[in-house]
Amino acid sequence: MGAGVSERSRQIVEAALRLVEEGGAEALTMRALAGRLGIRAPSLYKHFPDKSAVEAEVIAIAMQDLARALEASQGGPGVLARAYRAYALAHPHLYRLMSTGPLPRGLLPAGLEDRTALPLVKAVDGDPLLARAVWAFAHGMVMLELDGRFPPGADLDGAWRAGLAAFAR
Amino acid sequence: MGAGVSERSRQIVEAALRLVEEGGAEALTMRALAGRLGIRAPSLYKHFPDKSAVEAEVIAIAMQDLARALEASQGGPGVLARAYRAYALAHPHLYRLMSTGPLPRGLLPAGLEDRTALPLVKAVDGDPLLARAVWAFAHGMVMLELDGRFPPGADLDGAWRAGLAAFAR
DNA sequence: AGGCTATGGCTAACACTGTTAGCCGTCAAG
DNA sequence: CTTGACGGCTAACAGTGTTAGCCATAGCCT
Repeated sequence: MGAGVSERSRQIVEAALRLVEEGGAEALTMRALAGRLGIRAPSLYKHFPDKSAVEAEVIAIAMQDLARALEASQGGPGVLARAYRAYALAHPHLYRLMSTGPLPRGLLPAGLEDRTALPLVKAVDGDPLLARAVWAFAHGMVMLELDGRFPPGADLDGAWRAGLAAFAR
Repeated sequence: MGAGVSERSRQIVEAALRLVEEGGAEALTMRALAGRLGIRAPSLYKHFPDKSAVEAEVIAIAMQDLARALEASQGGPGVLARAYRAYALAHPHLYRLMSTGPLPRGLLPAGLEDRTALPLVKAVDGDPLLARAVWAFAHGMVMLELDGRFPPGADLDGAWRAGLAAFAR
């Protein structure tokens, strides 16, 4: 029943992840998803209660990947920021999906959110206010870049440097 | 024809703006919009080529409002940031609509984007790199707050202060 | 072996979305 | 007076998430 851990469930989530990665959240369609597995859309509901449950699984995987990338980049906020931006640019659609709109906290593995945040908190010596400020800066830079909001040809590396310099005191 | 400036067009855009303000972007439906004006959805296409054209008009109005709010708050980056956050919290759906996804630049009044950005550039003494960094910080803070991404009970005022202190050098 | 149930497919259908085609009344202008 | 633009309308299409209900298979229990 439900969102079990059956083999089929994993296949569905993996296909969903690939759909999002290739065509963004709007490409994740129940019919397209079913098509990838050679079945029809209604059959998906034998494995997941609704589309948001599948999305939540994709988000969970993306957050784990990001957490791993950040954990592998221990060091100053500078290295961390570079890893953060690199992940977002390498997986723009996944980053957008996982960091836009309200988090389906109830459908996510416990502790995953904290785990993703931990490297940054450590990098600013445990100051939660500063950690949130740096996080907001990085998230804002990434979203504005992904959305093409900066003027064409803007020096984004420079903006990152300016911001990180400010936070480095 | 097209997206003229007829009285009817203005009524449509105003109704669309109210729909977004009350129920978010997903509440802006061609049928719901038409319903507000006592007509049927297809009739809207006599005034606008498609839905995105209506959205663009709404975005233009929102950006003008935001620009006005920022221009009225000349002073240090602190006052400006307060005004920025205040606008976003007062009109969360409009802020989201206007600052998420790619900008329909071709459908927006010329110079509007620059006008909105100008107060911030002035506040940081014309340093474009720093201006973009501060903008990213403010945008990130606002989006994370609107999306409920911060831990419940987090000291957001404190995070704003920490960030602004860092940028104040 | 015989029967039960769970599993996981299927088709048909519903309500909703944006959008198009084509019809028609009103009204101003040549 | 006729013509044409304007601005409504209904019907319809393709695509969305989702539900109801049917059916074949496979495993288990008596």
